[in-house]
Amino acid sequence: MPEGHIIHRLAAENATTFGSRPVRVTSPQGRFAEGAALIDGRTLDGAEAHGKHLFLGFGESWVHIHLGLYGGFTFGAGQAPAPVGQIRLRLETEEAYADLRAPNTCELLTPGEKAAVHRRLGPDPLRADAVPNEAWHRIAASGTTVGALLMDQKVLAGVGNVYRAEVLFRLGISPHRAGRDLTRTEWDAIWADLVALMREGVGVGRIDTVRPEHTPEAMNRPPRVDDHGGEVYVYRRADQPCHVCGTGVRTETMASRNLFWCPTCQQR
DNA sequence: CACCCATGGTAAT
DNA sequence: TTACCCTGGGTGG
Repeated sequence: MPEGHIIHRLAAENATTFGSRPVRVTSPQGRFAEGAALIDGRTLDGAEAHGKHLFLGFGESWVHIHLGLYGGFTFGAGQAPAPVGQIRLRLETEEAYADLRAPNTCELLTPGEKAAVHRRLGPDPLRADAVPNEAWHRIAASGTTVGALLMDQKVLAGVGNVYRAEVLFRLGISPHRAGRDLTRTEWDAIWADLVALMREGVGVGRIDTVRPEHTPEAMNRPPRVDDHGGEVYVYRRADQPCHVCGTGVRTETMASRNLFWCPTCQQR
């Protein structure tokens, strides 16, 4: 259940585990059998992420993976055990293996088809080649709410429901503001904060957004109880008191997902 | 143990 | 707008 930071971690882990050596590629479940057979035994020579999309390069062939809501990778050391359950894709060497389960997408693409995927994605705060102005131009021209725009992968790639809620809270911006009403300064702050938050997310493997002065220790309050992420301000905290002002956190559906915000702290 | 819901996205209606 | 993909943790009976 990933946002972009997890996909970038997976790209790095696949490169480290399987890069520059021949890889046995199979589809124990069978739904990727045809694609797996075409690259089985070839060398993994590239792994990259763009937003929530993962690409594994075997020569001119790219495995394009999107985990969706349920998908996940499991890595293991040593010889791979007999497949259990539905494994769409298995990568293995003598030393390690990885199993992909329940992805939204697992397909083989040509370089041209891969380029088409990149073209329909907006700039990714985690990619060095990101051009944030491309997102700004869309946002500044849009009457859609900023809460919906941040979730639109054509506008910005890699941000999901947690980062959307948390970055808007951190900047005190109401999710109901229209994109065209954002100032350039506000947008620059959103982008900069996403870059910082998501880079940290890649490093620690979870989403922590609470500033040091608002940590449970600093605020003398209990930490969040569920493990859906790290320590956050508003995500999945409906009706609970805002960590900063105490107002009840509000929730509503926006862009088909549950949005969370503090009506007191986010009035701009 | 049944049921609900979820850090996502597409295709059908 | 709804169905679906098809996993897994949390919750309630």
